Amino acid sequence: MKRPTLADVAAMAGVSPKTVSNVLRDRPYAATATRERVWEAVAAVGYRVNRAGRALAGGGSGRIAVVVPNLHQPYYAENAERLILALAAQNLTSTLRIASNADAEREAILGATTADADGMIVFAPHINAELLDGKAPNRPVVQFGSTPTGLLDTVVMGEYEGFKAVTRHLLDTGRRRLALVWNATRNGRPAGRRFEGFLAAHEEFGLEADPALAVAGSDWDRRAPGFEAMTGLLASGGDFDAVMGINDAVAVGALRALRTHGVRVPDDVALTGFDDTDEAEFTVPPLTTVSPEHEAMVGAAVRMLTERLGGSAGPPREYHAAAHVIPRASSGVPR
Amino acid sequence: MKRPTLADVAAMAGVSPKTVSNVLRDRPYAATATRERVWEAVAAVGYRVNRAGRALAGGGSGRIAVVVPNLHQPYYAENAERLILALAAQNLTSTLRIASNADAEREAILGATTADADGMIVFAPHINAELLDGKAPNRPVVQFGSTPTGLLDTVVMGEYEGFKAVTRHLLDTGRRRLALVWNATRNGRPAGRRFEGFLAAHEEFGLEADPALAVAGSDWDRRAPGFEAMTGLLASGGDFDAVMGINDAVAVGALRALRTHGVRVPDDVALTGFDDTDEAEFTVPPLTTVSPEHEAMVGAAVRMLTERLGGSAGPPREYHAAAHVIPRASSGVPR
DNA sequence: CCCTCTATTGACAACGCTGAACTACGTGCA
DNA sequence: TGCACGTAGTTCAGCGTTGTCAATAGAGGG
Repeated sequence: MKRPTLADVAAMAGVSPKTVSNVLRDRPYAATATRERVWEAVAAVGYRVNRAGRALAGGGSGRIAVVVPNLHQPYYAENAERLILALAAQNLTSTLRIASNADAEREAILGATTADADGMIVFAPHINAELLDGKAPNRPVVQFGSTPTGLLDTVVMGEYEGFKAVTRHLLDTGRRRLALVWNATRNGRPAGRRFEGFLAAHEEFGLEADPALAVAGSDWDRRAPGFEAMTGLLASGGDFDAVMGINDAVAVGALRALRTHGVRVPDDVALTGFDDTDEAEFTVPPLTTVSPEHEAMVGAAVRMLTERLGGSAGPPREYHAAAHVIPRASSGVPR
Repeated sequence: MKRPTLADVAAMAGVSPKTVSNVLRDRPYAATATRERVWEAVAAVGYRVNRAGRALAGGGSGRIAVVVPNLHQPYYAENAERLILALAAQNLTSTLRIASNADAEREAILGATTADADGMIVFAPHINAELLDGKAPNRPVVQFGSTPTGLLDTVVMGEYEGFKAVTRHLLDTGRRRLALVWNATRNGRPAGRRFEGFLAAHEEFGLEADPALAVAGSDWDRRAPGFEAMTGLLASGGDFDAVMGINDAVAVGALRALRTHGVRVPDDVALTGFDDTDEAEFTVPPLTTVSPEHEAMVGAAVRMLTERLGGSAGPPREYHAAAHVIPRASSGVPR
């Protein structure tokens, strides 16, 4: 009735427990015939490794912590799912941890609470070198989608290229006065790589962006801030023929504000998002967005992590993902 | 530089490791003065328990497996988040596991893969007594939102009451021919507790439901099936003045189909969902839905689980949650 | 003042696994 | 023939914690 142990398998196969361990871990030094006998014994007794024992003995827990700000935001939920499945395919179990502010992110990455994981993949929007006191944790950590700190392996999203491309898409289709529903601002102006892409596209067209058309929501993690910011812009009577959400969630909030005020999409204004979340396909009208090539990003994150777990050393690496526009009706040409 | 152990704390406090363990676990038999000294030592050396060691020695891993069919569906993502946060508040870590079909559910509940968790909370739509071979797993498992099997503690959603209430809501506001966008059918008719609630509401009004207005999507886990099923119903030329989605996701898909065909919501037809997911508030128009009282359900699940972990024995219990309608514009009275 | 009882604490042996170090047995080659 | 070496496998000692049970001390009873 008790769960079988390595010793049970060893007895059955007529070898030492250590040999069984070696076979299971795919260590060298084990004759083919022995391997087969061991695997048969494993199957016969229905052995499953006891992670606690292995972890205690130093063999690693086989557990990866996935840290996200939340799960109610489709962007995080969908990527958490992709990561969990990709990790499971590598026989790695996922511990999900929610860190919704800078302190929690710091604690998750450096603190001991998450110490029973072999490594982590973190969505940490607030992360930077100072937050980490300039020191890297003593186990593999991959940051996903955030700005590289120079301390950790990083999967970088194609924010600049992606936002530039979708801006160009709007300019290409004749839109000229593009409003932004943004999150952070610096010196009263939108900030970040996406905004740089926005400016670059304008430059290519020999146009100048109107800073008065940029409004910042209190947050970019939910739909409500997008709704509120858009409502504010409408109330201020700005003149625009397109609205660009910094991400899909904000765009969905903005869409509702536009409709509430009787503004037609795409006839009166075009609307775009960013992230290619599931919901973008089912808004009315369907939302034009930017795909950050999720699968490539997830694949890179897992690859980087497993390489580090395998002992690969060296300075932090960066994987730069591409991004491409997914045109849908929300940015269609007016009838 | 090494992580401090129980022995370090013990040395610092001048007691045996076992005493430290007793204090940490809040066992009786420990003098107040000793307790204080131990806690001071814990703080002084920055001790954090090593879960692997504790698990090996039989003290439990402090880890709960949360099993969901997926995370791209807001219903699961939002509830997973609530559960993870509620568990974290009890000092329990969450392992997230994705089981998207009956076999995977079975394996997750009975199999040894998830064996390194002290207990589990499972969203297992396909679960039933046969699937479990009539036997309960040897550790606490709470099923969440699915039909009770009689084998496990269960948090039961107010499906009957909730669907009856929202049906009544439509009948109250003058709608008479209610279409259903459903999932499962049995003998060519919609099946399940929600459908029973639907029939009961009709009965109260002395009306008869028209089975021709029920269409089944291939799935209820995504928006696309709702879109397809609705498109089919529209093509068949059915006569209806309201559409009820079996859940929000399906309703969102149906909404897009309705708009695509130029049907106005709520002027031509009313639309309702079920689950009270975040997105329902931000569709255009906002979606009338049913709140299953998530917080109460999550609270009950965690309470049941921790009680079992605390050693509480006895037959499987059931917690029946309430449900109430959240009226929004999608079911408003036509202008 | 001795004995018993209770409160408090400690000693010890696991729990299941792996790293390090070591043995045994050919093989190839000088 | 002797030796170094590579292959195959073993022995042993923990990893950090807890359950079991023994040990100690002080309090209360007779």
